[in-house]
Amino acid sequence: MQSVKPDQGQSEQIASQLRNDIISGRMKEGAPLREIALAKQFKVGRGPIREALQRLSHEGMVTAKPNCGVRVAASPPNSIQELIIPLRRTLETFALRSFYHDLKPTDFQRWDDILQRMRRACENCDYASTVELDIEFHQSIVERAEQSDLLSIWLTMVSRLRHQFQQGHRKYDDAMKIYYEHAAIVAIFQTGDLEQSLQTLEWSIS
Amino acid sequence: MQSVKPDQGQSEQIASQLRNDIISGRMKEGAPLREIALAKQFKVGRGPIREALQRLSHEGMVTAKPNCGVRVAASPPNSIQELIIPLRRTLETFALRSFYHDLKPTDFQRWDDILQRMRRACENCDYASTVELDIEFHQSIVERAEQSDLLSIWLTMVSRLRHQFQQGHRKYDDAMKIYYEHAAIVAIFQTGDLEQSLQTLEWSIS
DNA sequence: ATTACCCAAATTGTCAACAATATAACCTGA
DNA sequence: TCAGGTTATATTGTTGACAATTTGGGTAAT
Repeated sequence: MQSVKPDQGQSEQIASQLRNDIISGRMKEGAPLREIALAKQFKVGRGPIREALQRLSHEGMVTAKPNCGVRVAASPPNSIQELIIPLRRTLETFALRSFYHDLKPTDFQRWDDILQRMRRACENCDYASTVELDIEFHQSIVERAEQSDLLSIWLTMVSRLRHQFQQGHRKYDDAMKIYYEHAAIVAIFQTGDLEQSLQTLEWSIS
Repeated sequence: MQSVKPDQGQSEQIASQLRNDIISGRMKEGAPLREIALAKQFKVGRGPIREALQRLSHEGMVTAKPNCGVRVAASPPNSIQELIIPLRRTLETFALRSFYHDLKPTDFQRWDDILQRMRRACENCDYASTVELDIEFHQSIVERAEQSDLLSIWLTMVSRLRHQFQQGHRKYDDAMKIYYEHAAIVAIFQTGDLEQSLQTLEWSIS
């Protein structure tokens, strides 16, 4: 039957879509997310909606007040960036160190794939895709460590940067700059020089 | 009616109890948490149970496999400590810096209260309470910054240390040591010397 | 004896109805 | 006109029943 979907992650799909709506700015700060409205919109019951909302709440995308519903969370102050940058540097270098001795061709295949898509996005000045690929690249490093705890902590930190993503970060002034930067990172990885790789990765996080 | 409870956080209470059961070691690694059994145990429907379980899953206390249920998560490798210690140092010093210029008598009242209880726990060699108060002290610093994002990130990191709490950490060899250490921290705070306070706090995180 | 297949029991995923609660409009009285 | 209380509505919190999926045992064929 066509209606039989895999459906393992129905709530995750819903959460993902709402995440995009919030990150893209389509939903403004303080906008309410009503369970019934979302249930009708996604053609599901309220159960999966509540799960997705709880997930987003834990990620800090929305704030939930008991018996009152959830709203798009106010953006954290820009000063949070000064905290998250060193945290990310510590975590991502820790992750890279943990599997650097076991780099395989498939790893570089994945990175090359990301780089290819990133190049196209940069060439087309597709800002949204560029941001997403920037995140995907760094996330791929954390995931490669194959320690779910690392990914959980990383996601908790990065999801607080949504405001920096929304309004074009100064980092993305020059369209191609971010592509070259990441291409350089992968090139350093290929040399097998651990210390140099750690430094380059660390420097790229800003 | 006595049955009318405030009930704001029914799922949170359930999650809290399950958390304790896991941290205390009453539930061993890999033990399944069945929704129906828990629902009967807590005398509630499966809805609140699912919410509590999802929360614990996000905290890393349990692992959830789709259509298969949740089990007590395997403890992360001890090496995770080498990551979390520098992360905590960065975050907690960031928090302290943010409100140091605005320290009030009520802040020291709260810390004195914690220290008093910690002293009793140490004197009685009450290991469990000592650990809890150690956490409460550091959490109070993060909370005092009044930025919910900081607390979320901090909780995500600290909840991964459950195994280090379970098996007595070497840090707690000498019963009174931890009390004196924290008393010293508060004493430094009272001098008003920011740099010295940051260093002392940072050094205490190990 | 072993492998493959199938079936049944247990468990999770989902939904619609009901109860409890907060928000907001309205009405009353000074 | 405005303060205080009250009701009405909308929304969340909870429950029990139903659908879909996984798991493990059992059976038959080789």
